[in-house]
Amino acid sequence: MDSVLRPYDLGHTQWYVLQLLAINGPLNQREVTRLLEVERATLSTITGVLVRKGLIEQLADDADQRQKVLRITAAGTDLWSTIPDPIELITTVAFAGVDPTDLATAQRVLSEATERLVNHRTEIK
Amino acid sequence: MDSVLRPYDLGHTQWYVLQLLAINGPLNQREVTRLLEVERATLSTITGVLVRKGLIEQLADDADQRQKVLRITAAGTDLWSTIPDPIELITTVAFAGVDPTDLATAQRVLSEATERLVNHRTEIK
DNA sequence: ACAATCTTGTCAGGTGGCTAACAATTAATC
DNA sequence: GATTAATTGTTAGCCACCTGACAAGATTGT
Repeated sequence: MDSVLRPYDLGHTQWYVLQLLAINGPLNQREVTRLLEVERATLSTITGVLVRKGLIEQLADDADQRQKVLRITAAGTDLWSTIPDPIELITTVAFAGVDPTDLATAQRVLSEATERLVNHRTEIK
Repeated sequence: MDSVLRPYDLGHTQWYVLQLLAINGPLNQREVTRLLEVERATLSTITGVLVRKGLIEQLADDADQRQKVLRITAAGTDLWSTIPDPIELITTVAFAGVDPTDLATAQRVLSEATERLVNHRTEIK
């Protein structure tokens, strides 16, 4: 994934943020952390990088002075339109010719496993 | 995994290195990078941390002066014996009660997928 | 034997993840 | 209405991963 993105000088999480803003429109950082499941601090550094590169803007929210709204810039949409979808690419390579039933089984096993792990974590907290 | 290891002040890769040295005995760094599939540079910083903590030693190899042999110290084996196996813990939580056939299918699908991805990477190189 | 090449480990610099602590602002409570 | 709580984003400090460049030592070619 990173190797696909490297020519564009983007890390994979930077790509995810760009995707969100390109498709869903402006969002405040709190929303983005919820959707991408990363910590506020992590997103803070990533937005810093994207702002520095001029791909997104960070605007104050009038309703709540604590919050900042992220919006993709013209340069950002430009870049976005030229980048191939790395997820698409990976899944086609990885799962080409796999029996659909087996693939479904694998997905079920894994999603159940993650669910159990999440439950376990919240329990012991 | 990291949450299990945090009380012992160990990162997960530090744990893997310790495991290797505790079970397989002394190894040079090249071997460790091969077995753990990490870059030389990555291992270099990790061995630095473990040496600083006094858990492993870094000795010059007489046969080849470039190489350095890693060996677990007494303090290292001590710590090792007190740490619970985080992998064991995770797999039992994650896959408890899963149908063995389904689990086998999932494993097969995933190992084939990684194989395809590895092949793809070496092809385009 | 000597030069060119390969290998091993380290360092510098970058990405991305976390926790903990902080300032600013908003929401709750009394 | 004033004090206390909670929320939002930033910063600092850590771990782990990578690439690229380097020095030192080992191999290979001629």
